[in-house]
Amino acid sequence: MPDQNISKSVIKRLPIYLRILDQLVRRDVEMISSKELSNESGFTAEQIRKDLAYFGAFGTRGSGYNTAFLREKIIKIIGLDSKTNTIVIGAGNLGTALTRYNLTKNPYVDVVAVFDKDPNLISKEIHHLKVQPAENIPKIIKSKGIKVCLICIPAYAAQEATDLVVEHGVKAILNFAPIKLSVPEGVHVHNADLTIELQSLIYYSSAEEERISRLKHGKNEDESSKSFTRE
Amino acid sequence: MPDQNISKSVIKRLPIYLRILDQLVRRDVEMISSKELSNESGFTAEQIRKDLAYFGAFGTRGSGYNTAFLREKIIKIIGLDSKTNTIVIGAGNLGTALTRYNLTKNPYVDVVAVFDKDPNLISKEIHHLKVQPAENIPKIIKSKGIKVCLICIPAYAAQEATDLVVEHGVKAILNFAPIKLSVPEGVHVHNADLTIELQSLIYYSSAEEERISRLKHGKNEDESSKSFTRE
DNA sequence: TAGATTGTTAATCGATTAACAATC
DNA sequence: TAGATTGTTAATCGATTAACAATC
Repeated sequence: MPDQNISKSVIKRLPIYLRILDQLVRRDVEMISSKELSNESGFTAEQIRKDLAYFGAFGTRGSGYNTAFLREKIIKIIGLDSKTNTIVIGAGNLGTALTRYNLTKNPYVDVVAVFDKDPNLISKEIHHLKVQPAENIPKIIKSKGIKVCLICIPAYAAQEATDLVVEHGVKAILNFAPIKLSVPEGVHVHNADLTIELQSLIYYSSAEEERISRLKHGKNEDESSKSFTRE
Repeated sequence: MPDQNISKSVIKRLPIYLRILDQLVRRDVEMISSKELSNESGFTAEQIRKDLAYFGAFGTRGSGYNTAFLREKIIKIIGLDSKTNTIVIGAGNLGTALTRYNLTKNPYVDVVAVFDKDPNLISKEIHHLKVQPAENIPKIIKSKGIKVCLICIPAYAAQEATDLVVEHGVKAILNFAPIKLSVPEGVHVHNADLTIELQSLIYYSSAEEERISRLKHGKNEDESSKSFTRE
């Protein structure tokens, strides 16, 4: 049991627990129960306890979790105990926004360089960083020990950029380009394609049951009104 | 069987199928098998067939799916057959980037207004839109029939903005603020908290097995090196 | 008709939820 | 000690995968 593979769903919840613990520590709340964490996070208390138990026994029966202690543990689990250097590939609207956003707001991550192929963007200042030409990518990955990178360029250029950064040692990519990136075993990609998110929301924004029902049964009024009353 | 509730995971895959079909139609590819769709999307052929089968029988046994036909069907299923009007709350870095991005790139969605509370941002031009004061939100929601909205403001202001837009009829929210929004039944929220995405990636960016193992077993070298060989 | 590929049912897998003994 | 809450095992639920009959 020491090292079963911990599922992606568990890992995705850890930063949410951390965010809540950050706030609690700041507000000088010393202890928190899984029940209360449930209220804050929207996950069930059982799920929270189980998630944490994958990594150790961090609580105290009868009284809950010490916020500062649990926070430290989660920071170590995720690997945020030293600042992570990242680079942003693409200095367009999104790349610029993300660079500014992370530089100012995130205590755990540092954007140390921004790159673009477009000569017009080179040397443009974003926060305190000058946009660099794509040729510098390998050099910077090496010198700054980059393991994580954000890809904010158009789909047609994204695979090439991916191959380049992976070749030079990047292990994790946050991909904003609308394309499925191919990466070798051991390299992780999270897709943050905002178009996909937005479109799947649109599904829920109107009376979907009615729409789908109509699609399946044609204009048959009986059928569609019947199913519309369900759920 | 007419209207079982279709799971969120299925709905999230639909826009990805659509994106691939958009490309195929553009490239004049007429037919595609679930096997080929699998190659393009990274999902299994079985899953793709099953996903589509929730909504109807769109393929032809022996030859696969007609790309243009399937594309039209998926557009109807998601509800993209008429352009969806959306608004962006928050004209900071991210709100600005998303407004520009959607205005230019997305054929299915239209950002029709951007709002901010900051007087310094009011009237700032983003693409061809002038940033409007938050007071105008109800008016615009009503006049443009807004059902979907993007929230790009700091966490402390996000719940208030949510309550306001929901009160005036918004049914789906893409939330970029690092907070769990409370919404009434029937309103859908997708969280696109980029910090969370980035942090969970960091977990995978280093030799996580080793790290976790050390955390659980202390500095016991035997244990940690043993488990490190696994996986 | 033979080969290919869908649509659908059954089997498996994994994740969530429930239950409860351990223990502060 | 009694009450509370964890950590963990067992039960349930849902989603994915496998298998295959239907059919182009």
